[in-house]
Amino acid sequence: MPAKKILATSALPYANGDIHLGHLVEYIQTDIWVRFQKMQGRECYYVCADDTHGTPIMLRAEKEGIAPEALIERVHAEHVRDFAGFHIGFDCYHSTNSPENRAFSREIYLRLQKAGMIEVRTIQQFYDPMKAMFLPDRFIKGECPKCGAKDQYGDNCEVCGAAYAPTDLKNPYSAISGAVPVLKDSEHYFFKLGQAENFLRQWTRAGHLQEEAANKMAEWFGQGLQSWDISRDAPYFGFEIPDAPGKYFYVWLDAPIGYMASFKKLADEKGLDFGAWWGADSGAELHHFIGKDILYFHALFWPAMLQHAGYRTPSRIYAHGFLTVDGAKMSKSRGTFITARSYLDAGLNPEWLRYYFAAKLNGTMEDIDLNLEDFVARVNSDLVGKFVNIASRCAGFINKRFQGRLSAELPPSALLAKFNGQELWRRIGLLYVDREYGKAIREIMALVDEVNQYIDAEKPWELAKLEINDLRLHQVCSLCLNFFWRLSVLLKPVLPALADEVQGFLNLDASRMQWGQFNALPADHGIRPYNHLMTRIDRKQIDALLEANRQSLAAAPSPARHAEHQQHMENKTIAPIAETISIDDFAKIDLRVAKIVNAEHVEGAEKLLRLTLDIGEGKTRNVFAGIKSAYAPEQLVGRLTVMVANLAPRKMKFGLSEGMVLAASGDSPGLFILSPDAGAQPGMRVK
RNA sequence: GGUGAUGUAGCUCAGUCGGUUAGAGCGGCGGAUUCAUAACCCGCAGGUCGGCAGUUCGAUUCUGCCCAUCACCA
Repeated sequence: MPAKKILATSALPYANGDIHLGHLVEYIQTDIWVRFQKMQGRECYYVCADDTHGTPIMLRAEKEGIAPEALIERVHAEHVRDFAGFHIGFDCYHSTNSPENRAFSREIYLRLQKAGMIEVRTIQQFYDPMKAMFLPDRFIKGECPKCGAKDQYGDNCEVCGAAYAPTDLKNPYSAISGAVPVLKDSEHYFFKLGQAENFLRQWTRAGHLQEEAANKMAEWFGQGLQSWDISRDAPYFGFEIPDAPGKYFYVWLDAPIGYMASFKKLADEKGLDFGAWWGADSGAELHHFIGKDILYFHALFWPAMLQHAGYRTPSRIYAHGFLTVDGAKMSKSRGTFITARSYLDAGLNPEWLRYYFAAKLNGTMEDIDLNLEDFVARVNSDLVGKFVNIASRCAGFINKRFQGRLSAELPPSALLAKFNGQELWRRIGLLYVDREYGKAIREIMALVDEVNQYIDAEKPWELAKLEINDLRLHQVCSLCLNFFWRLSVLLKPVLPALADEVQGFLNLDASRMQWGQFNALPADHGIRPYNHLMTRIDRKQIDALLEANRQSLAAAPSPARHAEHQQHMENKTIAPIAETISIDDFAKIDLRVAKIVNAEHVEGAEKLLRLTLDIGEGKTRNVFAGIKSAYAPEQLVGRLTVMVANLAPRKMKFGLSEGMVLAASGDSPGLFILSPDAGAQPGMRVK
């Protein structure tokens, strides 16, 4: 096996929250890949780190009344513990708030500057006068300039989908203090991404990306590459930009550099040659595992930065999809926003999850679903009922009848020939390399089935009845334990802890657990007594887990990681109460109970439903409502709700809208129309 | 709003470079068996391959539109 140098990374989790099952998809995916490489004797390292900078961390620490350094130190310890619990075998798990990262960030920036890739421009940005800080887009809220929806974020409207600049918002307010923000000038530093276009165009088509990702890139090229704003003004938790007092590197600038920093720490500890891995002429392979949400940063900014700073660029970037639970986004109210810690605390076996994820993972960016029923059934059936059961079926005979020793010879067997052939190992190995774990698991389970069929055909329990059959019994059981051993090796990237137990049970030395086991165990090999290798999942454990994770009605945070993306899930404050009005002001609004006599989809409209409302006028009204995301038309027909009856009719692309229906919404996803109590009649006034 | 992806048996997924009866595992039903954590083995049932239209001798597979789900828009 060639001693190829490989460095693998997973994206850096943001240091303001717990690791949850969505994160684990990526770490488990990477860990399986790395373990497979190591089993082949490759020189492969796996590094990662906490992503520790940015406004959300700063504000969170402030809220807790501690220094940001104290916050990230605590979270680091939690992350390390959680990852270890799931057997994620990092060679180094570092932090972006480290001396190594500071040094690389500085150096890369200076090299980019020297290469003419940095420009300084003055931009206008919203500033919170009460907090005395500039506000990131996600920290500004206000009314959508297009549809007027209240409490929308500064970048796009969740009601009508419009995208805009925060300065377009009507009645903007700071999500931090509630103050009205003011526009203020500030000098910002930009990375001139456009200058890297030629390089990026060829790089993204040179086999470094999945095809679907490369297509995505083409889309972005089509829109033109704009300069990337890499500075933030104080106060900001991060690294100050050289020769620019009060200016800090945007968290996304130093986050990927954290890969280098983490490897540097490892290299220093192990005496590895850093340059051999990261130098421009490095022959080592660099593989980044990421979520599809952060493809932009890894496939454009990152290689462009490395290229123009004189470092090597990534060999491959592997984007995976998101995790859903029971077909839906993870939800706190349903309890499916499951943290790594709660899973372990509930006494669930981490390898159950590793197996299930492996069985569902492939090399594409498609989302994968954790179906809890399926999870229980699949793990119990595949791992316990079929796989582990092989050992359980045979070990008793070996231990009771043959003093725990395997037979001197094995019977001829087509199945053994298969296990001894290179073809099997080559094919399944290729599936691991290609991250087609689902296919690998499928193949391995087919082998498991064959072994069970073999046992059934040989019927050791029949052989055991007559002493004359002892030799045959001994050989059949020995053969099956040989099968079990090979199967454990095939599954070892996915189930490392179980493989270790099998190694102990079968009394094997470490070399026997490497990839490609073509020779049988030696004659008279002694094994140890069999203990259960894995228990079954009880559905009750899953229910308890959901209960433990069930919180308030706060709905699903998105699984997005890093920096400002996170804010969406952190901010739980309600929008400020609007200015006081008189009863007369309110009386101007004529609210009526309305019966929805018909509801239908509007062709070409993404969010609208066409409602036909009856408020007892003798004719019906046509009203367009942006509630398609929350209601199917058939759910609405026949029910009562409340409408604004004296709103000026409005001409829309799809026709005239004669009023509006009222619906509640907040920061969390979800939209809820109103219903009167029983007894209300269409046309009744609401006041 | 723009772009991309996905939609195949009750569940989770394969697959079809257009072509006779569309597959697997789980679940269900029936049988067999008792070595094994009621596990394992054999068999059966189950699908208008999201909807509509088009191209074609023929479409689940190609094209268009629609519906649904998901993501991205720096």
